[in-house]
Amino acid sequence: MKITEIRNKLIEKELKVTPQRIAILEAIIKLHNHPTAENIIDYIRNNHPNIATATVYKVLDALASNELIKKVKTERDVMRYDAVIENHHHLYCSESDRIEDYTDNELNELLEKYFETKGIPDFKIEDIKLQIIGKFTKTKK
Amino acid sequence: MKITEIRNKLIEKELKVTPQRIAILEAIIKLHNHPTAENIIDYIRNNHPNIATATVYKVLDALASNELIKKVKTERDVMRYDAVIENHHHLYCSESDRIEDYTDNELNELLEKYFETKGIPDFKIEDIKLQIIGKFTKTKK
DNA sequence: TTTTCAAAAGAGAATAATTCTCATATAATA
DNA sequence: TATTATATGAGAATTATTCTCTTTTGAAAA
Repeated sequence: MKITEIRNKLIEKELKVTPQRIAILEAIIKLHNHPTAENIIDYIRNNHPNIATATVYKVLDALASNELIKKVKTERDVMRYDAVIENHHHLYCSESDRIEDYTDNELNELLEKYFETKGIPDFKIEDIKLQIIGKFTKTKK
Repeated sequence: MKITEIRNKLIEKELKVTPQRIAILEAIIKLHNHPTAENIIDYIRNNHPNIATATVYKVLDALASNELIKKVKTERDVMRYDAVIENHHHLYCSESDRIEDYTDNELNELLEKYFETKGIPDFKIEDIKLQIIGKFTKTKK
């Protein structure tokens, strides 16, 4: 992902383009395994030693509320961030902190069809996310 | 749920029966909408003004690791607790903190069948939980 | 019933992730 | 380039949760 692309994403959302925002968004894209705020801070401090912690959190909030990234919550403790915005699910390792994205349009259609006919009483569905818990049988590439 | 039942649950898990544990488990069952630790503390302090905060957290951990309650993580911030242990999904309100349980065995079977034939490469599924995000069309009874 | 002792609880300090405050700096627009 | 709303920096503040250490207690055994 080129910096120009990141810049355009920000412009599309009418967010001011700042070096901090570019650095943070770039970091989340590069650090694919759903980094924590701390991972991001560590990463960007290499090239941008002066970005304040509070700025990182503020930028993460801004990016998330403009749907440029997603917040991902784990059973464990801290918030994690995901650059992938297209609809997808998550694979959680039951033994470690590893999280992977899982995209499956066939499944999405199946669920959509299922709830279309069945529905949930007194509830209007907007989005469905699966948390698939289990074990990875290969280590990360 | 009678106190004797709660007591038996603890005994089954070989946990010592203490007034604190009974009070906390009872509180989670009564406060059904997935209380936070704070909700629980507020609730039990009425009848048991001397239960320490640390004790509540310790008891919650003990109950959760013995599968008498579940920890529920929200997109927002704090940990919440659920007395329902049978397999179920969650309905999240996109506008408030409300969370409800959603049990649907037909859906569970559908998912099981789907993944049985399809599978996920390099991943052994242990459990699947749906986070269904949307809006409640009725206020809570 | 009393004794025993591992396990649990109490108290409050400690920790750590996140947020707040507010002065300063900077992007975007005219 | 001047203007202005918006973003950033710095560090203090907040808050949920955990830790430490002492005291208490549940329940098994005598």
